[in-house]
Amino acid sequence: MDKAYEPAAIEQRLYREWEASGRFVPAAAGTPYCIMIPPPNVTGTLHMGHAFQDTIMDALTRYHRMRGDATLWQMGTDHAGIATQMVVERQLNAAGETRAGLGREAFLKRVWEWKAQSGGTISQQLRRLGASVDWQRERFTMDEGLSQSVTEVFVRLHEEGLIYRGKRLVNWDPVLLTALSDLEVLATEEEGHLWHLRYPLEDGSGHLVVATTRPETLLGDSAVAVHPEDERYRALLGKRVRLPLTDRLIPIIADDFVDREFGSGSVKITPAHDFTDNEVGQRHNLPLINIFTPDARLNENVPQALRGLTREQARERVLAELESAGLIERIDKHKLMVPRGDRSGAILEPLLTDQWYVRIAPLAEPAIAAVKSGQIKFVPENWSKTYFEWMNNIRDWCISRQLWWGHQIPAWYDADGNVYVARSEAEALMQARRKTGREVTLTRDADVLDTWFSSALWPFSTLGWPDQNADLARFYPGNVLVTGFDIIFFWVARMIMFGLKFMGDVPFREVYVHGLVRDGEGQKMSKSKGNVIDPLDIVDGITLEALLQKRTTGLMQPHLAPAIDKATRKQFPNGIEAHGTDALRFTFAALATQSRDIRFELGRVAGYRNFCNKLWNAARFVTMMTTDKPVAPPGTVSASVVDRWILSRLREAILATDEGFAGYRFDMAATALYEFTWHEFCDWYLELAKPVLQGDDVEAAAATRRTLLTVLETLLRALHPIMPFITEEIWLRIAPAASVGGDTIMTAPWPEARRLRADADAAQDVDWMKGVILALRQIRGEMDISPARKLSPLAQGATAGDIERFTRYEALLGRLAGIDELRVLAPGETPPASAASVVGDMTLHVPMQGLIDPAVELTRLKRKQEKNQQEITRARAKLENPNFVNHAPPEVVVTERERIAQFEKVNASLARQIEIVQGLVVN
RNA sequence: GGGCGGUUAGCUCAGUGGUAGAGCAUUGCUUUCACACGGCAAGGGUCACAGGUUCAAAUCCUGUACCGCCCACCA
Repeated sequence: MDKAYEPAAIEQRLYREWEASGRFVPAAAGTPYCIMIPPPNVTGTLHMGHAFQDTIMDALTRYHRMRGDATLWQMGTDHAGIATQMVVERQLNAAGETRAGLGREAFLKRVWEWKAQSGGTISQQLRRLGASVDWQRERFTMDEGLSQSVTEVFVRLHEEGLIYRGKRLVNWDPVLLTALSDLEVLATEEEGHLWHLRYPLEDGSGHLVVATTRPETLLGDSAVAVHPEDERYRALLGKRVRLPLTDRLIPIIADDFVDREFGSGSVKITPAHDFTDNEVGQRHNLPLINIFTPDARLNENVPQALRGLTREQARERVLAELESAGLIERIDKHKLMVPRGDRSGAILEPLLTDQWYVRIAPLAEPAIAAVKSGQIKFVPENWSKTYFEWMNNIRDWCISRQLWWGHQIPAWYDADGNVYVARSEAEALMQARRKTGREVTLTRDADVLDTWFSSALWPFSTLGWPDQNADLARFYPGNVLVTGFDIIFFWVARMIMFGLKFMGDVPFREVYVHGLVRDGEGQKMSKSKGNVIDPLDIVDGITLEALLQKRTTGLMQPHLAPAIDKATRKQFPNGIEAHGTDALRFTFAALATQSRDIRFELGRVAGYRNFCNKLWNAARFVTMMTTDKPVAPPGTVSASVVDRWILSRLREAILATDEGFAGYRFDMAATALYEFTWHEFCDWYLELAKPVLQGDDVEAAAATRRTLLTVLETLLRALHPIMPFITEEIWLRIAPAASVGGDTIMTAPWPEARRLRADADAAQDVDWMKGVILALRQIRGEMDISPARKLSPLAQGATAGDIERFTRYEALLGRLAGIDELRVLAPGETPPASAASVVGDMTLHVPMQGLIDPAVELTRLKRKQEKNQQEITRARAKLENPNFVNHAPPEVVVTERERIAQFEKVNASLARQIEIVQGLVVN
């Protein structure tokens, strides 16, 4: 074995072997365990969020696979309608072409080409992470089977009246020229103005002042509203105002939605361009005057001179005209929420259009019940509140998009505008024939469905639905959905609704909601912030030059490049070192707390890379110690206390790991394994094993070799779900020596804690040993005694038990504490001038003999005494409080009494020593 | 406006009634035959603040401050 762990040398080789030998395919037998991957964008690349999420899903999958479950981690990719279309369109534009110029068919061909070209990236990246997905079942939301599912769902929902077409106000993106759902609207707080405008009264008796943030929409006003009980305006009710810039007279109406305190207390009503106003308009039967074209320019419904102006130009012109007519009363600065498209960033315009909607309330009801009843459990549980909050106020879902890339809506129109929703054009024609009694020509609806529509079907469409097949029966419902809280509404809620509707059962039993990966400063990682880290660059390493190149090219805002360049140079002056996949994965596991924000710091990965190296070297040591040497046969019951202790500790580590996996506390599983590996197995067990391995007792050495192999082999299996590569590499080397069969650790059984024995007695002995060793090490460390220098300590006040243990563990203590010879003082015998430390009932003395500076020892003792005294004071106060003694559980009181007794013993010893050493210092 | 989080060592975070923890960073010693990506030792915290409940509060309750996220029709 190499001296240092070299991940690059093994990872890809092992993965290829796993994949080639079909290790990711679900076992024929076993309890089904299924996780559906949140499908990444087919043309996308792996980012930190994916890497984090996929690590967790893979760890769960590997854990269950080792436990004998028939695991299916279903892989697939998403067509990501708007995102993908935008990318291809940008490429076209860069090449001087346009989507419109190309036409629908040719454009779609380009998108498919782009998919073919870049579609493999994310899959290759997933492989680098060690993801044990079943590649043979990989699906794509727009492949034939899934498209069929989409059509089937659409048709069935339409038949039930749960999908309808309607002309309503929608969130319209004037740049992308498509409708969006409410969820795709980002409300951003922006600085704006509140203009107080004068609307002249029809009778010439003055004017009414309205306050607005969007003066340009005045052109579409069809009323002015005031609160019915507002005394200021009561006399005006029923009168009309003359709308400036137009010749229209519009009524002054009363509606109690108006806030009297805000602005002027009087609101202009624009039913065609504002959601609230639209509702008011419906209540009062106001006409809708649409003043915008799809790209948000003024249309033919405004005065000739203004037509064709953009919203911005329109605002300027309207304000200028009002100003010159003396109709602006006041302009206030005002913060307002501006709705922007989550993809384009464009300010959205509420626009009256024909769209398809899902009538969602009937679907939401059982979905709410499923979570309430515990059929689906959110982890952490608190997220169910967020879910309920949204589900209880859910609104119909606009599912049509005016895009080309996506599932085209299965609806056809005849010349008279009749609509036929069908599984195919042939079926639509039949419907048309039946309805009209003649042959008609049909035109298919040009729109496509919201990407999330197909995503909602993911848990069953991937398994072949609407075919009722064995896979569907076996793997639906899945066990857990692993996802970020940002898509609870977009995706989780919709899968639950559609799963219940079409499968009659929930799509998964648990939803594990993890936090979002951010950079070290807690900032969201984004290209424009220049703080993106490619997970594979952490795995493989990257030079500063290449990193700068990645971060500063292809920016939407190229002017940010210099700042990004500078920040990157500062943060990574030498680029990023290679850490290997396992270190990255372990980091993600350790970061998987219940927190919403996961701050990612490279230092953490470096720490876990060191951990890999530690494990590697421990294995190297075990190999060297066991190769070509006698090893006790497997199943030998080791007589060694130390052996029984480490096996007992291993048991506890595995229990903690099991608990971590069961409760989605991967941080705790990772910590338990780290702690055991480094601080129990390496720091103590290997050190305690050395004297035995090198000692004269051949049988004891053989038994210890067996334990070394057993613990390491078991530990590797316990670590495997989180760190698949290094564990496999080591396991393949040592499994035969450990008398374990199998060609891969992947399908080796998960270690069962119940097969390991808890041994409290062994733990007591080892704790005693540690106490003695630590006490002497402390003196050595603080007194700056060279590690090479052996000590000859004296034990004062040793009990019979202590003496017996000194004899039994002489060799171990000698090696680990650097003891030359230890002597037990007779009762009453006075030790020479020494540094001292209390262990249990006895005090260990290290004679000064010119080694120890009394002044330094005095300082050390006094510091100890002070700390000890604090504890005594606190414990005494407790015990002197009768309420504590009377009310606290008896065992707590007993513990407290024992503590204080121990402290006082230590204190007495310290006081004695201080007196002695004090004398030496004075002289 | 409504809802949900967070505030613990220099940094990043666990801990959720009974002796304040980890990793990284810091300091000293150490190149000893698994590992310097190492070993040994040390320093470092009135657990945001104020009340309350309790024998006992970082932990439970109430309030305050600051930070953050989500939802929402104050134009």
